[in-house]
Amino acid sequence: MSEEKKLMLIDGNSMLFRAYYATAYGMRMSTSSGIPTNAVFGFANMILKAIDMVNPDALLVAFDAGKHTFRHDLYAEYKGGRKPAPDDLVPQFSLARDFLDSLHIKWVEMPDIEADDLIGTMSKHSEGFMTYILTSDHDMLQLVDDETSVLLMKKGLTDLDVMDHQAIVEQMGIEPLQVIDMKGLMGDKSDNIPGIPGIGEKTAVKLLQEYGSVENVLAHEADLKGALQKKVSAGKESAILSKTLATIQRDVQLDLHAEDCAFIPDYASCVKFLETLEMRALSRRFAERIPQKENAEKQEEVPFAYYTCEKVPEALLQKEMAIYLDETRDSFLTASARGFGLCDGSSSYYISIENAKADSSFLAYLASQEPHKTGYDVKRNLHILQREGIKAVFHDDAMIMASLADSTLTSNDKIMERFELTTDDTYEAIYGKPNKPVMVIDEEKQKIFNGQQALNIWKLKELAGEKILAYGMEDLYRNIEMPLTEILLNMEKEGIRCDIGVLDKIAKETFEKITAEQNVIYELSGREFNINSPKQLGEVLYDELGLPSGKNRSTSADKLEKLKGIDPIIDHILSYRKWMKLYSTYAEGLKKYIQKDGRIHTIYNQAATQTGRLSSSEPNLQNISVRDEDGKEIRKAFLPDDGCVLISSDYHQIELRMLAHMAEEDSLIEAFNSDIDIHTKTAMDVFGKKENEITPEDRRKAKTVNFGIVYGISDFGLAEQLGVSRKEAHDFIETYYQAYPKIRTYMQSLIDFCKEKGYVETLCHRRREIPEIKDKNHMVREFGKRAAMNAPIQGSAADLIKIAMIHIDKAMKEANVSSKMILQVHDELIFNVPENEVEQMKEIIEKGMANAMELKVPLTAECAIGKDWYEAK
DNA sequence: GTTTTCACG
DNA sequence: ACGTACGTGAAAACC
Repeated sequence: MSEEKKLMLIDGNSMLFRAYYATAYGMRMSTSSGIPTNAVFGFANMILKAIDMVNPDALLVAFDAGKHTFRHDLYAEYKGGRKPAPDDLVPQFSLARDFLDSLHIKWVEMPDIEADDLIGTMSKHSEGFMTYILTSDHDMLQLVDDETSVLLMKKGLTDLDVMDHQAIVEQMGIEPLQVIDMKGLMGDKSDNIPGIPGIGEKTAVKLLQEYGSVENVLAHEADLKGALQKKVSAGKESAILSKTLATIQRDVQLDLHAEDCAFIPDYASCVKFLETLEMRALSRRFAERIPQKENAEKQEEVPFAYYTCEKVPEALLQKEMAIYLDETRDSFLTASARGFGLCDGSSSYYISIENAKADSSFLAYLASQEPHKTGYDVKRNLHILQREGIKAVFHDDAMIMASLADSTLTSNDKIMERFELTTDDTYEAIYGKPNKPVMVIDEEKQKIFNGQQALNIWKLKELAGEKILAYGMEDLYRNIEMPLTEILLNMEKEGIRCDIGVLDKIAKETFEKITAEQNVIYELSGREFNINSPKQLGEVLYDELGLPSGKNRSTSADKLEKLKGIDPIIDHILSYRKWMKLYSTYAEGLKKYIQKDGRIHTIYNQAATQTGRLSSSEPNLQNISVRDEDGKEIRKAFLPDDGCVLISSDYHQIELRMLAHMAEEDSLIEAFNSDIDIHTKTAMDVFGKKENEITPEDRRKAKTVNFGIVYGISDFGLAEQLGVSRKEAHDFIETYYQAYPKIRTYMQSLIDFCKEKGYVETLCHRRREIPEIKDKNHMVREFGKRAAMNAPIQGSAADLIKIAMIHIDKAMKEANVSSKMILQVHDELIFNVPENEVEQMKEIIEKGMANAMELKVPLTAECAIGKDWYEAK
């Protein structure tokens, strides 16, 4: 049996009026806040009934735009003319549309065009579909043909007649198209169509059976008898006009086809919607239809199907899909695609990259905005697909959704575990290890694995998406993180020019320093050993040279600093370490990442941190030396393009400003507004001195205190950092809190909030779960408190610069500059700027950064310009 | 694979 | 009694 696809068209206004009058008299339905819902209730019932009857593949509801006027209702109590919709129906017009949206049913309205004309047009352009029109308007019967029937609502809510060609001929004695001639002759009171006065249904049918059409009746006026002839003669013009009025327009400019209206109901979201309207009973009826996936037994009843295909089925290309890119998992620079796993929620398909490239309709699907596609690590996918010459547009990134839903999910494994997603086989079981690929790929396993990955993405989108909505993070996700993905992609593609000659030179010089220090250390210690080994170094320092140590025998720089005066070897070890770091991580390390284009393309990971910051890797360009003068030389290797300069702009004390704003600490806000040096100000308040009495040492201490505050201060930590006693550190903190009392109460409120709710959030509602705050281990709990104090500050600053990046990107596009944003270092943005765009870009950057958020403190950002990154800092 | 160290904000 | 500042990534050593 050939399954013909079915399209259902619903006359929205007609159904709403019907629903309103069918329920208005019987019951008064409204929410507790007084929003009337009776029409929506009836409307939803009718649609449910019609869906069950027809089981459509595609569904569209048409509305009359704006004019909520009365037309074809049998319950109408008016006599001609149009009367406005009743007051308690009006608000339900938009509720009905919201209801359709929640169920994922497409609806349409056009200014000055009536619903019946939209339906007439759609039914004309629906080749390959059987069309069913749901309405209570008899006029619609004119649209009936061999592929089109009308489901005509009778009295009540769900009672309807199926009117096909045969039924019309039998019941009315005329052809469907003659319905308009009927109206021409007999008119329609409820529609204000006059017809010919005195001619009713009986006469009209008789005339049409004899003459066929209004025009032919008028042409044979002379053949008519007596009274009838007089009526017809008097009503000629009215008859012609009436026929015109009754004729449905079927050539509206409507760029919509049945294929665009695929009916894929989302009963779960509809249930949520109905519950907001307090329609409990109805919501239960919809809830029964939610596919049960939690229940494992039921899941087995409807087996999930996996297919391999050479061409993606057309039907699939009408739907939203989760897309898993099967790729080689190399470094993102070399990774290549093997194929795609595709999932529409009920089955999965695997298509090889070769077949995908030959499938033009699939390629078109990938490249189009709609239907929406969900990917996983979209930015990486886009890098790989671009190398394959494939364009793709993803609407959602399940990885980012998951990391927003739960900030502890900073790796693929954690995400899979948290949402209980699995695959039968591991990636390695199918493809082998990266350097040891399997010789023969088991195609059955490959199909299942990639299909399951696609299904996992589908599930992840559903599960994480619910959380994002529930947590109020939709704006953060849709308007910050998703736009940012594209900006980061372009920054990564652009990269930054890097001069290997400079790195070579530094490597050479640094190596000499290392050798020299090494020899001195061997000399001073009396033997040769691996200085890089903390274990061996510890033995030399603490056992052989007898230097005092803490109990863990740490050889870290801050511990060694304290031993500086005791033995000259310490200075040489610190120096050796510095040069070694410079040599291996930076000079030699960075060389490995310079591509054929002479540039370094770092990767920004958008889902790596607990606080919302980005991280940078392969290589990490967010930790290039700057504090140490010798280390800073590395920056001379980072260059602008020819004819360009680098512009670097960073926020000043962004986290302290954020803290002042969020804690609403007036004296701190005032300090920032008056542009005084904030560490000097803190020193004045904490040490009780005047500005001119503050020594550099005082300022340094105050600076450390300020950092401590932002990190979630503890007296022990501050003491450690300042090299003072715990008591002294405690006193500093106490004095600080007395000078800035709102900081104390704000920090306490964060801890209390976190203890109660288990999380804290940023200005943009980015959320960090902190389960540690309830841990029974004291140390872990204390960590939880510090994290609870730090995350909103660090995270809000991260939100801020992300917004700034989006604003600046937009402004650059509008200004059509050829400058590029190329790096982000938490509070700093770096641009490659042609010399003739410098002034223009300075303004765009400074404005974009300063105006990214409206805070109680000014956000100052200063541009520095240079012919390399050293100069621009 | 985990630990230690150190570069950055 | 506990024994730490917040957030990252890379390299080297170690097991």
